[in-house]
Amino acid sequence: MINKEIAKILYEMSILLEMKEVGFKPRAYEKAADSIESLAEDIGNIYKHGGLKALEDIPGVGPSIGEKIEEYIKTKQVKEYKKLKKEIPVDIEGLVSVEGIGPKTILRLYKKLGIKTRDQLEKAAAAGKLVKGGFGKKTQDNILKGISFLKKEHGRYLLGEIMPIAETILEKIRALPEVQSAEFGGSLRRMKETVGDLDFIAFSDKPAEVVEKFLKFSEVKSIYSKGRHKALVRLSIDIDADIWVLDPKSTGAALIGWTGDKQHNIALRTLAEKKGWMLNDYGLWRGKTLLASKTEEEVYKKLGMDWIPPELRENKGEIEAALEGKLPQLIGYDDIKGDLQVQTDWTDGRNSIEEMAKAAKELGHEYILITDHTKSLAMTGGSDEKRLVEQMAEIDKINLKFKNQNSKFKVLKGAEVNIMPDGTLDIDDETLAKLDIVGAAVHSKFNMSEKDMTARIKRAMENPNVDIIFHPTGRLIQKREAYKVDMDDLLKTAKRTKTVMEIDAFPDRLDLKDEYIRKAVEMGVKLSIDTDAHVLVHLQYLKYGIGQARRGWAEKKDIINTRSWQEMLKLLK
DNA sequence: GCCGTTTTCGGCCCGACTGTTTTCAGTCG
Repeated sequence: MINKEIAKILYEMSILLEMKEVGFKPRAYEKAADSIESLAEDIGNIYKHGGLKALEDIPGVGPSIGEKIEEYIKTKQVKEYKKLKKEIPVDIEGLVSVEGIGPKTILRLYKKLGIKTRDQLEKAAAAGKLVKGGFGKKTQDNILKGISFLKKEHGRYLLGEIMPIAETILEKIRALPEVQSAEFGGSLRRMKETVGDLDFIAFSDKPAEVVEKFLKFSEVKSIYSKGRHKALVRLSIDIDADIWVLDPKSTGAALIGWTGDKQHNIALRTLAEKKGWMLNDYGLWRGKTLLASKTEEEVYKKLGMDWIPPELRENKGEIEAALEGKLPQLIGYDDIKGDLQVQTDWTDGRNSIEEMAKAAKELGHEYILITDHTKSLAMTGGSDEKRLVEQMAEIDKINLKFKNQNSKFKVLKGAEVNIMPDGTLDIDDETLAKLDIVGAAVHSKFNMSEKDMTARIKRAMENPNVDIIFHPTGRLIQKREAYKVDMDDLLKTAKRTKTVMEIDAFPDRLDLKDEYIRKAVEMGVKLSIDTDAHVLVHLQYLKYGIGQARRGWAEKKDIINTRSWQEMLKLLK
């Protein structure tokens, strides 16, 4: 994947151009960088298959940036970037990551003090050289503070890791007597797989008091800035959080402004402007006349479109769809009826089958599928054929217990069968045929070529016993890259063989990821959403998988486990 | 440099907060 490398170059070019006060180009480069960074497909592949023309189909990429991408693919460099960099040879990424430092400050630091790197900046600031160089004392202190925070910085956090803390804080805000309502904003509300900071938005007639009380929360470690309506703080778990408090009358407009990503908001505001109106965080306006502001629905409707679910607000076609009334009916957070990937103490899970089943029932599920590992995954004590048969008998007993208690809860028999490097499975077909549902997954030899890995998984899909491919790309967010596969080819094969692709809801997997989910949905491939639970509490991860499914435009009908188990089984091979 | 529900040329989102060049530019989201 060279997407990141290219995005970085384009992003740095946008900053270099901004330093030179070039008009409008910086935004164009930034937009292209953003767009490329969020592509699921390798941009090298896009170029290989469709050439320059395909590159120009990427939003924000036109002839000029297209050529630069082509140049990078062919020569591993971009001449114009090199030229700009020669003029201002500074470590942009390192400097711009310091809170409060932008293009203009970088330029001043370089011209006045010759500072090129974050290290040099830290040394200069610590020695008081910034003040001597014409900067203010406070600026110098803030830079030092910013750098010391960066050293402890974790970067982005996993959605599932941060959500419980965010929910606690949101509840505390909602409980304040001055607060009428409060919501998440930003990537948190969009359920993005990782979040960089936490955004809270509250509505109150007494904003300054709410801000003051928020600043006193035990979770707040230090304060970067505070005003009458806004504050930016560092939490004790070393993540930044924003709060914004305003008049309840602006609820809809403010939530829209604080939920959509930058590109979604720009698109909406541009659309308003085309109608001769103006959209800001307080409302939709014609001159000084307020047209809409109270609810999100009202504002979107006035703009001529349907309400857009938060998860879609990233300007990836949702605005066009909303204008045409063609948004998908997204799967809801309560639509899943059973969990299809659950490990137990028969292998590497912590709890028994019965404990897992009871916990799932408590959560309102109608069924679970038990999917312990199989024998070639030795470190988990994976089951062989004999042990699988024993486990099936155990499940029969548990189901009988439920029946005797007048419960309709059902434990289904399954396994997470290992796909060997050649694409065969480590359990014989005769045993697999006895299971209700078979999940298959890759757990070894991740570094095969794209061609071999694709062939390996396709061969597993061709097996008439294999119903679901678990965590289809094997990635661990921020830990391990996905193994290389031709996703188009896999999805085509899944469609033809009626194999289901899993959306694994475990916080560091979320695999398939959102872009691939959208592709699968477009191709009519069926999906399942499972937690991959190894302990009782993991069963609650389902919502993160549903969030990704929604980000991938999936509807209830696309997800097999939104059905009763009887209906679901009919859909399978 | 990109883009099109007024446009293939002429536009390009909007506002809060901070520090300080002290009347506003820079940064952030």
